[in-house]
Amino acid sequence: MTDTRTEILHKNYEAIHRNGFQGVRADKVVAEMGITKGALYHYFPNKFDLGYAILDELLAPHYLKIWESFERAEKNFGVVLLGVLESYRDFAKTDEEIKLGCPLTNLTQEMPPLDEGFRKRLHRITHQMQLQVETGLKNAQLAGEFKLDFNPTQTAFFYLSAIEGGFSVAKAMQSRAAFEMVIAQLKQFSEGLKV
Amino acid sequence: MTDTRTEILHKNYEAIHRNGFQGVRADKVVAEMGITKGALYHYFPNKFDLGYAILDELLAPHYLKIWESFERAEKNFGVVLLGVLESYRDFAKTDEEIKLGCPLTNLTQEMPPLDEGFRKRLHRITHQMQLQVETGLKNAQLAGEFKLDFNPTQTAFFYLSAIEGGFSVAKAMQSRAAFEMVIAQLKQFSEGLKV
DNA sequence: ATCTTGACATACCAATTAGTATGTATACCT
DNA sequence: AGGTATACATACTAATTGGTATGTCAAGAT
Repeated sequence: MTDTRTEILHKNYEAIHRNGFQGVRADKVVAEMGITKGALYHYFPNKFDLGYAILDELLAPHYLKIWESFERAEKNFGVVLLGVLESYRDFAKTDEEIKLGCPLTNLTQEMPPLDEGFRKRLHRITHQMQLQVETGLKNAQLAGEFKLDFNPTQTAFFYLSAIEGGFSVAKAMQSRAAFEMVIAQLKQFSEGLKV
Repeated sequence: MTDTRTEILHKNYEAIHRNGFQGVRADKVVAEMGITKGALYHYFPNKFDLGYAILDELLAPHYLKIWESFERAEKNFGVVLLGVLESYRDFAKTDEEIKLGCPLTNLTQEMPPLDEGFRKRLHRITHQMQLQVETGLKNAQLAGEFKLDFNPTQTAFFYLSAIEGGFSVAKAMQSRAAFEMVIAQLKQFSEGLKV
């Protein structure tokens, strides 16, 4: 049995993923957990700080781990890149997950105009991911494994956009097939980067 | 001076774009408009039906118009396609617009898990756009202007994903430059489709 | 001239919601 | 043993919010 604070984080993360941050009702989440608001407000001063903790302790580590292997690879960049894309496929393996979309994208649409704390954190996570991809692409170029005729910065943005957009379109279409088409297309695109 | 109903639609559209559907406060919107809730509930039975009207009467026509020219083109598909992408660039010309993101993407993240009416409408709009792109690509292939070695369905999903994702990443980064990189990359990608 | 209908305004309500004030039990320290 | 900090539970509140019931006024129909 995990500790209460961690459980509060996870359950509220799920509620946010399902209803959006504005749609989360603290009362309902604690009721479902079988605890009370006393516990919630014991660990978190308010709803926004709870949201920040979810970003800092759950989402940021999760997303930054995804591209880590590509960024730190020393050879076989092509293989590692395809592996990362494959892991995105696995990430949304159930229909349920496709219908809920990407947690990071969801929050990115909802929160930045409403709250500075969310805005800064979502900016940082996205920026760091972009740097990870960019670094990986540059290393692959330096290693002579990828062509030099593309701009790694631009291409990094393109990867992230296509993937996030893939989640979004798949969510709109309620179709995992749509997401997989985008991943397949990105794999093909990736082949074109190789020397 | 436009009629009240139309004005209610537009003002609430802006409020949704800024705060999300769940974040819209009917009281505030009508107060800013200088009208009262009497007018609002005279024209719309409830908040959700107001949202549906915004989708049906404002968003759907707007988005379906974008790819219309590509779908209906009879020659110079490459030029028309680049024109569409260019129009997306123009669509988000101010920093303000970039920071608010794409209205369709925003709603696609927020509403489908919460409401069936939104889900159906967002599905239909996205599906129709995808068909438009797909049809345009097929026609370009039939006309002998685009290569035959790509799958139009898959590529259509890829276009929509990259564009929607571009809005999303640009919103996260609060940077129009990010969006323009994605558009630039898509233009380059489009060149590769030509025979 | 009166009657109806459409287009709103005013006043009000019931439910919800984030947050607080207070109580209490247990573990730990001295 | 007695004090203290931690980890919650209980009960309550103030504000908000979507929605309603009712009133009013002007324009067109009869």
